[in-house]
Amino acid sequence: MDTRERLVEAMSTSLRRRGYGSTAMKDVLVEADAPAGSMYHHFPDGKQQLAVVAVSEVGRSNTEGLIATIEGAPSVAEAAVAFYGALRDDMESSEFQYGCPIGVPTTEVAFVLDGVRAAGAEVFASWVDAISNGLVREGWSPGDAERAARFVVSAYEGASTLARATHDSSYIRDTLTFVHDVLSSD
Amino acid sequence: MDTRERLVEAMSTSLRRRGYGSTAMKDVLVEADAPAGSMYHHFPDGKQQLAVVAVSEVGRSNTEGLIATIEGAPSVAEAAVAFYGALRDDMESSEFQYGCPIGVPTTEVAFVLDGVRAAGAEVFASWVDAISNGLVREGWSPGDAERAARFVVSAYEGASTLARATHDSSYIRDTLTFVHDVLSSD
DNA sequence: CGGGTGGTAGAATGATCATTCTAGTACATA
DNA sequence: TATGTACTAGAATGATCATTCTACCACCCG
Repeated sequence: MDTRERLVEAMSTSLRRRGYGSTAMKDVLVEADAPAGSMYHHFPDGKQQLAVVAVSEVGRSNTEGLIATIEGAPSVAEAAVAFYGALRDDMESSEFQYGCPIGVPTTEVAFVLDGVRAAGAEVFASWVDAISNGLVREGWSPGDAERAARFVVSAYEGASTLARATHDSSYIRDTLTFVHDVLSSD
Repeated sequence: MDTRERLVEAMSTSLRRRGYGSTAMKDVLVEADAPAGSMYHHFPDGKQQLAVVAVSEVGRSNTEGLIATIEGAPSVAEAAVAFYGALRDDMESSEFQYGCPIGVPTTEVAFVLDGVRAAGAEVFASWVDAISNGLVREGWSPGDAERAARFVVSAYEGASTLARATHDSSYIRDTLTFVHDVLSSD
């Protein structure tokens, strides 16, 4: 893994844990085992740019994973069981340390760093598309599919937020129940 | 409004917009029109303590509002229409500047400032209780009511997150549709 | 060989920020 | 009036932080 990749990964995991404001570049550099000079060589606009890239790149890879999950599952409803389940496992095994690598930084700085907000918005839109496309393939109308997909992504982010805040993964389990019902209903 | 109140309010609105890390005490003090000395008189532990108090107090007042909405509505489903609608109005009229005064800071510093996380968790639990109690009054079993309430609060926070990130309030509208269906189903 | 490019290194810098300190004011109660 | 308490005032402080700067290395192309 080269320096650039290590920087992006270190920034992303720090964003999931500490958010943007509490992420110290010093720590990111130590974690990535890179000197400041390298960082500003790859990302001339510094911390902000690295954060935007971290949200975009990790987001893109999550989107690809989501698409694969949907295509590999018998139905979108079953895919939802899989990705909500993965969220729950992540939360529990990390003792609620890690939030969503997109949702945490995006929520925090939405008003302050528009680049980060826009990067997050694009990732969320890709997730909605992936789910919506899956539903259309199951025979849903495009409009219904998109509305349901927006709901599924909203509920996912909220369940992640609540579980991490309360240290209680039943928010994820209970939310999944209703999401699954909606996705099985048509 | 006395100095203490002004400090709490200024901190809360800054948390909704900029999160904890990007909130500068200097700005809070200017906004509250209070000198630093007053702030450390009322809140000896400084910024952290003020943030915890802001989350708790604003949360308590929101919980009271939620209870009143539920008691004043013909059903919990109709109450949901009201408080999701209020969220949407808030988002649109502020041009997506303001996030949830509980959700934004709690998500951001959940891992870093446990006091803020715990304060947020308590508020979320009160919201779940309020909704759950409403459903029990409509004849739901306590278990079903609590599970549904956890879902409703998760979906609410997620819809708020997505709408603010994307500058698109249809996440709130579409999420409400499904929440309303669930609450009307029994 | 020579020189240019892409990247590494980490100490120095300067700005920003929460907090502290010293000095007060207002207003009680005795 | 005296004395203590609650609070206001804001300049000074010291730590922290992102960023910059100068030097250096490795490698390729002429």
